Formats: sequence, structure tokens, C-alpha cells
Amino acid sequence: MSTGIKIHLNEHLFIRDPEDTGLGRDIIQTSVRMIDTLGFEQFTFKKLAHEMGSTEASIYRYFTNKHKLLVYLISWYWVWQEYQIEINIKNIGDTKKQLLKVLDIIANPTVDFTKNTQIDIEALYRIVISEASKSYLTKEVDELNKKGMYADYKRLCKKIADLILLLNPDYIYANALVSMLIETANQQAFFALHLPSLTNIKKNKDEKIDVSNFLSQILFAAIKK
Amino acid sequence: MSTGIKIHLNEHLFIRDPEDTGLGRDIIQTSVRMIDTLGFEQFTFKKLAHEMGSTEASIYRYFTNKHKLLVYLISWYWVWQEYQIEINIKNIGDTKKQLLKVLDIIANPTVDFTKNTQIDIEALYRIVISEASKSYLTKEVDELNKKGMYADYKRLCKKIADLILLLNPDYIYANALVSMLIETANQQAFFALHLPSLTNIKKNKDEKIDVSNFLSQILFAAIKK
DNA sequence: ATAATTAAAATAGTAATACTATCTTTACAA
DNA sequence: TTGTAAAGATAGTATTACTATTTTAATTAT
Repeated sequence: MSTGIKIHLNEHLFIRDPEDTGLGRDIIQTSVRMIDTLGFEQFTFKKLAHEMGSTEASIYRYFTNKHKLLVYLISWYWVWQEYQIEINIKNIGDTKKQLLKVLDIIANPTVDFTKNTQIDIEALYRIVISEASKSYLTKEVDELNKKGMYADYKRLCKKIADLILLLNPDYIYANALVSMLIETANQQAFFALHLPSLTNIKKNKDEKIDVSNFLSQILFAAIKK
Repeated sequence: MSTGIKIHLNEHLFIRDPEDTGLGRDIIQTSVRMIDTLGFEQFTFKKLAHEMGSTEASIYRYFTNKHKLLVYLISWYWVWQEYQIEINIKNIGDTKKQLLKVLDIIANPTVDFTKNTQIDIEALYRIVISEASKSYLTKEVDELNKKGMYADYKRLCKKIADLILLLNPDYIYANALVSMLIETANQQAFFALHLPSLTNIKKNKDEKIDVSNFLSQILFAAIKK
């Protein structure tokens, strides 16, 4: 399915496009693994360079700093999600069923997808759960937003909001509802793992967390006429 | 109303209780102002010490590191919120009206409250909006949780969930709903300020952001039988 | 085939961060 | 007056987050 797709991202996200070179792809691959295991705060370019057998200076030719690399990775994820959603709903006629599928993909992104050769999607999904909000929760947010760094996330939200408006054109909170649902998907997954008393979602038999029922209950209750 | 209340927090949150000494209170007061203006990443104990006319070493006698100080401040905020909620709903008979008041307090915490002499609540609220999730989005979360560092937040959520269960005892997602609503209140306020296309909430005439209508629409739609 | 260009490695260095340690001064209490 | 604890003063360390420079290797253009 997603094997070999090339994801092109806003050029402000990097200095040199990491998709273009072996070293660039290695930076992405290795940083995903390392941020997943170390957490974003403990992750450094020095450790990354050491792990890759490269140098700090080489990495700085691709990304100005580790925060930009995080923004890049999260953006990559949203583009990948948009693609997954697109190919999975295009043959569904009913808008309500399309939305159910969308929520399922958002809540269970690593189920039922073909392995991507480049990026460890399961690790990236864990990064999204724990670190995604740090990509915008920064004093730089307005500056970065002006440069279009959150465009991929915003486009994904808009597409889903448009589906909602198809079902209920009078609903005035479509954008808020969508961003809430996406953020909630990751947040509740985090709570299920670390602060279980804040949620009702539990691991199922396969040790997986499925927030999609909660999300769809909220969504369809909210937009009911 | 809240003038002079002394808020007592889990003793694992600090080394020496900052409420006990002048220097301690100064640390809290000044750090709230500085984290608000600089953002958490740019804020350091060195800058704080310099601003206070004290020394780094002195601050380290109160908090092991700046992250713990953040956890302390956020925890302080939830205790303060719980208190605001308590005194504001105790004379309301109807549970539904109580919940509406709760959402109003969560969404508009700085409206209609008596000034606290110690802490700049408006600055602290801005910190909550931009930095609160960083208090738990860390690799240390399980360790900190075990020590009870998130107990105040969890207790607040539980109290609100109990109100919801009073209205609809069969609702299976009460905890998830509450944590979603609280997180959403701050998130949508952030989006309204910095990523407006992700929300439908706009500043009103007084330049204030009021998410409470959105929250109540979601809440009551979700728990409707 | 050679020269020109570019990528990346190797090395070095700096300012700031996140601490830790120690010693002195001050204050107040026993 | 002596003891104790808080806080100030000072110093120092390892790590972080970079920047700069030089060298080597690989590609591409002529």
C-alpha cells in the first residue's frame, strides 16, 4: 500500500531535503527509533550522530535543530495519515461510513497497513502520541505557522471537517470538533498507557488501545441534528 | 474569594516547601511571570535567580529541576480550579447547571475571580494553556505518577466525572469525557490564539476566548440517553 | 581523463545549560 | 553563646546546542 511512496514536505522544514540522500534518510530512520526510546528531551543530535556513525555537523546540514526535526517527523506522519485515509475511503459511498473509517485510521494507524521500508511507523506513532503537541507548543509557533510548517496537519483537519459538513452543513464547530478528535485520539491513548484513571479506554486482548468507539460516539452525538 | 488560601501540594513536588519561606514564594511568583513571557524551554533557573536577585544554588534547594517546578505550578492550578469549582457550585441544586458552571470555570478561569495576592493567575492560566501537557508528556511520567504527582489533576477529573454519572449513570466514558473536555478547553484556546484554522472559537469583543459553549455542546450531546 | 563541484567526515571550539559542591554570612532559637 | 538552618557567594563540571574549518570521497561536467 504505502511502500515506496515519497512524501514531500514544506521546504522550510529542513535545510537539505532528507529524502534526497542516504544520509538524510538515515537521519530520519534513526531519529525515529531514538526519539521513541529516549523521548524528545533526552534525544540529542550528538547521540544521533554517534548512533549513525556520523557527525553532529553533518546532521546540522539537514535540520537547524532538533525541534525542527520533530516538526518534520510529525508533519510526515500527517501526510502519511492523509494518504492512508484517502485510499481507504475512496471506495466507500456513505459519508457516515467514511467518517467511521477515518476515525479508525486515526485511532489505529498501525493496524492493517503495509510496511513502509523507510520509517518505522509504529515507533513514529508512539512519538506522535507522546511528542506531537510539542511541535506546536512553543513560543515560536506563530513564526513557524507563518512559514507553513503546520500546513499538512491543517489540510488533514480541513478534509475531515468537510466530510462532517457534508453530513450536517449547519454544524458550526466542525473544525474544533476535528482537531479535538485527533488530539483526543492520541491523548487518550497516552492516558490509557500512563494515567489510566483519566480514561475509560483499556488495552484489549492484543494489548492494543482502541479509542475509535469513544471518538465515534462523541462525533456522531455532537453533529446530530 | 481565593485571597489568602494556602494550597498544599504533594511533598514529592518539591525539596523544600516554597510556601514556607519568602524565598520560596518569590520563586513561585517570579517563575510564573518568567515562564509566561519566555516559554518553558527558554526559562532557566539561572535566569530566574538573576531576575530574583538570588542564586541558582538557592533555587535548587527548593526544586530538583525546572520540570518539577512546572509540575508544581500546574498542580497548584488544578487545586485552585477545584476550589473555584467547589465554592461556585455548592449552592446550585441542579446537576446539569452545576456542570455548566464547571465548564464555565474551566474555560474562563480568570473571569470573575478575586485576585490572589501570591500568584498571577492570568499568567498561570496562559502557562496552563501552553505548557500544562509538558508536565506529563515525559519519559518520567510513570515514575512521577507513582509518587502521586498528578493526584490533584486526577482528583479534579474524578469529581467532574461523578457529576456526569449523576446525570447518566450508564455512561461508560465519563473519565475519558472529562479529561478530553479539560484538555480541549486549553487546546482550543491555544488554537484560537495561534492556529485559528483548527478551531471555530474566536476572540469576543473583550478579546477573550470562550470555549465553554463548544464544551457544553459536546458534553450534553455525548451523555444524552 | 581531468577538473570542478558537492557531500560528508573529522576535528575543534564556544556559549549556554543543568546541574553539584563548598564555603561564608546571616538570622533566630535553645 | 552556641547551635542550627537558610541563603548568599563562588567555583567548577559534564552536557547541550550549536558554528567553523579543513580534509577526504564521490559525482558530474568538460
